[in-house]
Amino acid sequence: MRTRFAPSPTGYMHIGNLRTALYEYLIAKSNGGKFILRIEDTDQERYVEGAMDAIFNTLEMTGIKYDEGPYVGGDYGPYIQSERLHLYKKYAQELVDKGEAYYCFCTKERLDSLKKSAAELGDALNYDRHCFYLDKEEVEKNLRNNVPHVIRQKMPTEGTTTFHDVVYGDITIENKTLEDQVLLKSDGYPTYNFANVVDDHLMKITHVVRGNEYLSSTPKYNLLYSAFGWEIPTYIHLPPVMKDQHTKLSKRHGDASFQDLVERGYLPKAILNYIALLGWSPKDTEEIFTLEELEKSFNLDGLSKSPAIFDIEKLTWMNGEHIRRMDLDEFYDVARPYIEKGTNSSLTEEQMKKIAGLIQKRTEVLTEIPGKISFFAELPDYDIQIYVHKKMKTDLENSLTYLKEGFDYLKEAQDFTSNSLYEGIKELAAKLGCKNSQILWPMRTALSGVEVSPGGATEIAEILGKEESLKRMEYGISKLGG
RNA sequence: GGCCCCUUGGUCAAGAGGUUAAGACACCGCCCUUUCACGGCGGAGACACGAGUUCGAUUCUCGUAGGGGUCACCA
Repeated sequence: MRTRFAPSPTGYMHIGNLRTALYEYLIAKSNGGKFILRIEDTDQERYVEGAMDAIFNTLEMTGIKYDEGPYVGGDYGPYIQSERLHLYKKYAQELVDKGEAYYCFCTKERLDSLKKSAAELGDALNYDRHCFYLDKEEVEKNLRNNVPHVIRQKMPTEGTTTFHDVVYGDITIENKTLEDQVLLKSDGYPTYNFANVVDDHLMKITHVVRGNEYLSSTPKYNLLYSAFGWEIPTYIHLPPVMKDQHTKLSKRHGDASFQDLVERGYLPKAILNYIALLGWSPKDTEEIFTLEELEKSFNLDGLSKSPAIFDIEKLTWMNGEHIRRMDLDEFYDVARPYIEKGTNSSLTEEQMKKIAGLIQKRTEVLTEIPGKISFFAELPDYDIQIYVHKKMKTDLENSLTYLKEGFDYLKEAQDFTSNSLYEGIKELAAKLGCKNSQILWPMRTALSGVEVSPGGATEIAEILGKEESLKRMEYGISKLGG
C-alpha cells in the first residue's frame, strides 16, 4: 500500500491539510505501507516563497515521516512536479496520438465569451469543443507558428461514469456534465487534473486520499486512467474540517495554522491527536493517542463522511491531557522557556523545576504559564481585600493576627520544605484553636500577592525560600496595619 | 442554477431494524482540598421533517428542508 500527501506550496500549512497528511500517513502505516510526499507546484502564479519549508517543518515537528519525497529521494522521483514537466508533456502527447485529447488554440477572450454565454443559457458546459474539429493541417500550421495552445481531454458525451469511494460508496455521474478539461497549460505546466493522475500512476500510489472537494472531478480522472489503460487506484475522500457550520477552516480566513497553534502554546502531539479525531473515531472510547498509538489503532471504517467543526476548547482540554501525562522532566523541557519568560529568568534552576511541578496539572496551554507564575519573581501590588475570604473564614483583622503567628513560625522553622511547614502550621492552628485555613489563606495571600495561585502557602514558601518568604510576610503584616 | 455529497445533544462522536441512544469537550451540582487546578461522583442536553417498507424504524427507501462541494490554462 502506498499513499501520498500532495500539497501545493501556496502558503502555510493549515489544519485541514495537516489532517489529510496525517490520515494518508496513518492509512499507509497502519497497513505497513509507504507514505510519499509530493510537491504540487504547477501553479506558477500562486507559488509562495518559503511555503515548501513550512510543509517540511510541519511534518518534521509532528513526526509524520515520509518514506519518499523531496530530498529523501525514492525510486519514483523527482517528487516535485515542476521537475517532471517532460513527463506530462510526453503523456499528454500520447493521449493526443490516441485521439483521447486534442490541441486547443482558443484565446482567453473566446473562452471568456463562451463562458459568459453558457452562463446566460444556464448550460453546464462552457467549452464548445471548437478546436477538436480543426483539421490536421491547421493544427500543424498553428504548432509550427508557435500559436499558444493547451491540450484538452476529450470527454465522452453520453453514458455515465461510476466510481467507488471507501468512505462515500458508489458515486455515479453523467458524462455529459463533463467538460473537455485542460490537461496541459499553455505555459507547458500540467493542470492538477492531469498531473495527479500521471504521478499517482507513475509513483504507484495505491490509495488516493484527499479532500472531498475532489469528489466531483474524480470521474474525470478515471476517464484519464482508462484512456491510458492504467489501473484505477482506491479512492478515499475526506470530509472537510470546518470553522463553523458554514465555512471551512482556511488560512485565507485567518484561521489558525499549525504553526499558529504551536505559538499559542499547543503541543504538536496534542494538535495531531485532536485532528485525528476530527473525522475519524477509534473502536473504543479512548481519546488520548500518541502518533505511534494512532498508527496501531487507525482503521478505515472509523472514517466519517460528514464535516467536523474544529473546536479549540476540546483541543485545549486535550493539550492539558497530554501535558498531565508527561513526566516532570519532559514537561519541564517544554515549560522552561515560559517559566523564564514569566520570571524574567531571575530564578534558579531548582526553583524553576519546582514551579514546573506545581503548574503541570494546572496548565492547559503553555502560554498561560508566564502570567500564572510571575509572582514568584516579584510580589505584585495587591489589594488587602483579598485577605478577606468567606469560605476560609478570614477577615482583615484575623488575617493580621494569624499572619503574625505564621511569620513567627516560619522564622523559627528549621526544615523549610512544604510538607514540614504544612505539618507545623497544622499544629500551630490546633494550638491556637483556629482553622488551618485561617492561617494558610493569609499566608498564601501574603506570599503570592494574588487571589489565585498555583500551589498553596507552604508550597510557595518552599520555592520562595525562607528569606524571601519572611520578607513578603512582613510586608503583608505592614499592609494590614501591623 | 445543474450535478454530486452530507444531516445523532452547543461541539466531536458510537450505534446500522427491537438499546434506559455509548463516550468525550463545554456547562451545572456535589465531594476531595492549604486558594486555584487535578481527581472522584452525579445532572441537564440529541436521532432535521414527512411519507413508505416492517410486527417494530435513529438505523432501509423515497421525498422535503437545511448545509457543503463542484461546475478554471487553481489545486
